[in-house]
Amino acid sequence: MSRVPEKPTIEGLDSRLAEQWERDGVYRFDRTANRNDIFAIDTPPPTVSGSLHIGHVFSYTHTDTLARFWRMRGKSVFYPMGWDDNGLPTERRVQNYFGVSCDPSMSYVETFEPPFRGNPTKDARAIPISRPNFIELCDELTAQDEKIFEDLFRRLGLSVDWSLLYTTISAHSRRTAQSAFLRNLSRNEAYTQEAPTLWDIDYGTAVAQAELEEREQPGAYHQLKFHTADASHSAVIVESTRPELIAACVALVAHPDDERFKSLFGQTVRTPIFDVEVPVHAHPLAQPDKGSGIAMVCTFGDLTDVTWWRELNLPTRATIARDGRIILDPPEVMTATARTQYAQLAGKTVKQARATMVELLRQSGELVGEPRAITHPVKFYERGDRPLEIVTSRQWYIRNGGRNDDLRNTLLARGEQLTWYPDFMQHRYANWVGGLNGDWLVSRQRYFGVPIPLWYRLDAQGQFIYEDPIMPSDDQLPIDPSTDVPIGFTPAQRGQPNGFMGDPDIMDTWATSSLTPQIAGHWIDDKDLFARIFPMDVRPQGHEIIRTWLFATMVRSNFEHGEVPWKNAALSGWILDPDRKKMSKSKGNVVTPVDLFDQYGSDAVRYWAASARPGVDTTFSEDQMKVGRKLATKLLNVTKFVLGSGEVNYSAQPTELIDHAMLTRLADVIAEATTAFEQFDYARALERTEAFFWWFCDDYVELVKTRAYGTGTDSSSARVSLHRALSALQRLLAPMLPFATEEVWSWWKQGSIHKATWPTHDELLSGVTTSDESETLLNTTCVLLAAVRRAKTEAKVSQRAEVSQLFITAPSTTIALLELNATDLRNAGAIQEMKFSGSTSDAITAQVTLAAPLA
RNA sequence: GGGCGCUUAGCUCAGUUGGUUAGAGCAUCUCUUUUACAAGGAGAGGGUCGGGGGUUCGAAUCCCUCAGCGCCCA
Repeated sequence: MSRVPEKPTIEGLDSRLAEQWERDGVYRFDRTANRNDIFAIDTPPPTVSGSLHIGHVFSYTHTDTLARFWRMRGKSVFYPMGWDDNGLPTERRVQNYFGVSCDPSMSYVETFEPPFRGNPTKDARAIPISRPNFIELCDELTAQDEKIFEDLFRRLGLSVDWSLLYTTISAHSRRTAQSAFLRNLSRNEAYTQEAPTLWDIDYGTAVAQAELEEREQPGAYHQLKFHTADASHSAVIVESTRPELIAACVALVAHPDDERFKSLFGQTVRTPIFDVEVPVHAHPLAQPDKGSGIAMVCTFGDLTDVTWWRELNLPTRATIARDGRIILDPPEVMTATARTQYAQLAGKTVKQARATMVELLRQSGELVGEPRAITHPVKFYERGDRPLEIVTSRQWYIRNGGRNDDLRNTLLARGEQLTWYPDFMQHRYANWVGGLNGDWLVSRQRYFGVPIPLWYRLDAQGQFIYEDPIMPSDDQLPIDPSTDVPIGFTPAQRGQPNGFMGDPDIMDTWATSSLTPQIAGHWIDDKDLFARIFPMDVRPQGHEIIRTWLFATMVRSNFEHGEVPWKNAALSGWILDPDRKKMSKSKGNVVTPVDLFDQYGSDAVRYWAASARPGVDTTFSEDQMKVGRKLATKLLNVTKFVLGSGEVNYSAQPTELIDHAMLTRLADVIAEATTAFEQFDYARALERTEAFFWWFCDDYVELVKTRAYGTGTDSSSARVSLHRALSALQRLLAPMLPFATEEVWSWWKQGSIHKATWPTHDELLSGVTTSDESETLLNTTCVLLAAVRRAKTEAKVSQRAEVSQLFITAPSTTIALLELNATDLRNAGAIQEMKFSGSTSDAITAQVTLAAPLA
């Protein structure tokens, strides 16, 4: 065969074939296909401002194997890629890369040049720039980052249709996200409220419950002396880790059953230092075994304070500002003396204020003993470096069942309508939804994102009127209310009494990425396309974002479409380093994917990824990549052998029992691999195919090698069988090894293997009789071949050494089969003479007599 | 504190409704190079399936319990 290279190699396949696929449009989605003939994937849009890591390669390979399987099964595969480029990670990267920071009060500079493009000097101070200038830099940098990501994924061989590419900051995404939000608002699924909000001081933004994480932090219990109103009680000792919040104290609470404090319920006490009168309440959330058993309620120290404040109808005495410093104005209840004390705290950071407070308490004798060091869980924004504070602010929320049981139950039921792979992942969802205690906060006080698409009227005093926001019409979208002007107003009225102001906030990134089916499927501007792909077939994603991405998408789909957004959810596991720790950038143990592609080839890296069971955390293993490289190389070599064995008459049928048995085994493998893929278990499909493939190469090919070079009917049978098997094996491996399989396919077939039909039982078994006899013959032959090989190895001679006699004892029926079909065994083992002995036992034994070596 | 997962050879992992002697790859050791492939091939050694208890004719597999590791949540 002239198309078979002299020395096959996998070197250089990656980039050549990636270009060829793009040129030929192999993975182009056929949008004329009917819904039943479409397989639609809701691809996770990676955060492009993050660095590339092996985790990307891992989970995207899993999805790609599924896409390739369904494409070969005749589906038109809707497989888009998206870049999640809006939001905080991009902002942070832009700040660090250009040495700038966003200041919305500044005005746009048309010819602005950032002080740096990469690697600002250490001592450089960030230059404040306007929001439009900042967004321009975001756009510039994301364009660069996206190019790098695209190159990586093309190199990996993802079969995405790149013409479907979307980004979450594009005009189309902004329009989709704003429209969906406005529809939520008009159906009362979104609302605004002034409420206590988790606040990250450093980022200057509110954060949602789903973005919290708790970290163990050192702290200290301070025993604070509260004074009882009448002298009959002694002082009440409250243990607190946050004495700097005494000024914000609005009550004390203890458990209703706690005998120690029952007499105090309904009474008041006076706070240390400030001498403010606060009530003592009973509430079941107070923990008798925590501290002294009675807690100080502050506005706001933590989320429990918020619950108490709400349920006990307590007043608000905020003392921490959004910049994390103590508010300058003391609470109104304070006397002049208290204000003098407060002035010593005003303007200080939380940490400074705590130190000052402890000093004041010591002086006044209201600190009992010394602070007692403890460690305790403290809430952080997952991207933040300092503990979250709770401040009162106006924010937008989308309902998610956290404050409504009917909606919660609806969303729990939606979770049951999804098929989860692996199934136990559903517990994560149910657990999260069941534990929600607030709605989804979607507004963020940031810049690079989808703006909340609303304006507010201003009253005669220039104050916001929040009750009746001005909504843009659908055809105005997308808008930026900080620059666009609502219909009926003039630009000059912005910020003026009786004029208008735009909502200054943007939406949370998840509020956009929760709409990936709608964005990718063009819900807003292509109803025909959307109807063909929605609900989508599968959402692949990591299990750590079930509570954010999966759940948020469910919420939006439930509201907008009244159904689940996909039929299946496939959750992938983590990559662990060889010490079984989660790989992450901060730990410095991340391996660059491109180096691995260079070293082992993309197929080999994919092989490692596809070997991992769905949902299972997997150790990073270069050894597995070596195995994958071996497999790809083997495929090239065995293809060269089969195609070089001689002319094939494709109308001929396999006639030999050994060939029938091999094809029957392979037909079973096809059935197993197909079922596995249908259940999203690419790893099982690979494992079955691979096991057969190595057996095929090591035993079957060796057995029929001599026969395949011959000219008789039996030789024709061997060649037809080899070709059939090879064709099926190449296609079975195509989803995992798209490069090597495409290469070997091109040596003897027309068109891309990735558009070829998935192998079937029937095509393999045409003219083949499946029988127990043929399987027994094949199995026995392999057992005997192994015995001969073992004998040669133990005698330390070459496998090509001659065997003068092979004496076989086996059941009589097996002997009868062997007597008629021993030619392959004789050739493969270099056996001069065979003797048979029938027995009544099932055991098969072989006595190998080696020929005397040539002198 | 609640939920979920994991524990099988030195290492990484399979083991599909319970069923011959528990498998694979890597690593180790031995043998093997004209004849598809030495980035190959043949073979060997290596495990009381985390501990204990139970169900069963039969348990890595089902049930209970304990321990360790990990993740999610409070």
